Amino acid sequence: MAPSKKQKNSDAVRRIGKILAQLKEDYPDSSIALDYSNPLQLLIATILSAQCTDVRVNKVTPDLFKKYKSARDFANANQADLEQEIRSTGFFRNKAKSIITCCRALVERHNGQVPKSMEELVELGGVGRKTANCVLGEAYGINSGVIVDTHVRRVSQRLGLTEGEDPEKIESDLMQLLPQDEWYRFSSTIILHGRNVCDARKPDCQNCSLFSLCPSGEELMKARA
DNA sequence: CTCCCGATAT
DNA sequence: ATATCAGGAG
Repeated sequence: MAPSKKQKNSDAVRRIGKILAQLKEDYPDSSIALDYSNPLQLLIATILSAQCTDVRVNKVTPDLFKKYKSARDFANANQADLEQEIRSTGFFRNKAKSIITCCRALVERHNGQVPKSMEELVELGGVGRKTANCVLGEAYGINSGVIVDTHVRRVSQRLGLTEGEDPEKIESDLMQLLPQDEWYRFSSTIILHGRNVCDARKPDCQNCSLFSLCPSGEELMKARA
């Protein structure tokens, strides 16, 4: 008989502590790989990182931050110029629009400063929960939620921590499993694990420290062989 | 649900 | 050739 939803949840509750402890041991320095030197730069870099590697983002941001130093600078940017400057990160039209829109809101409503709450951040436009959680956690040390990006989604599903498909559901499942003061730490470490070990195409289950805690381990290993 | 989109690894 | 990369808007 297949395990019920309640059984799966209690199983996740039983394993989450060990999973978090192991992730913290594996990735003691889980700070973000995006290069930035203030909250505004982190916000811009995070917007650029959508469906793009952080390595790629870090190749365009040095010149970008040299040219645009404040929210006002980005708010007044020529959109076509900005598009070309961020072109290599993909989705460049959407991203240029998002950057200009949200920086105009920063200037108009927040005196050019990056606000410190989820509500204010997502109301800027071009900024969703994922980006907001990232900025709040990394720049301000605020645990506003769990970051759900492509890595968190995939690894959490494989680990049996959520049955959800949409990011909101996955986030609320993870928020309930974890103590609030670990939300950001869990997010950043599991993202590193997703990049380094629990790869989308060929997860390295043989060398995974979470193998004994992962209900998908055996299956994934078979699929790979 | 679809669309946006270039760079990279396999 | 194809899947994937610290998503968000319409």
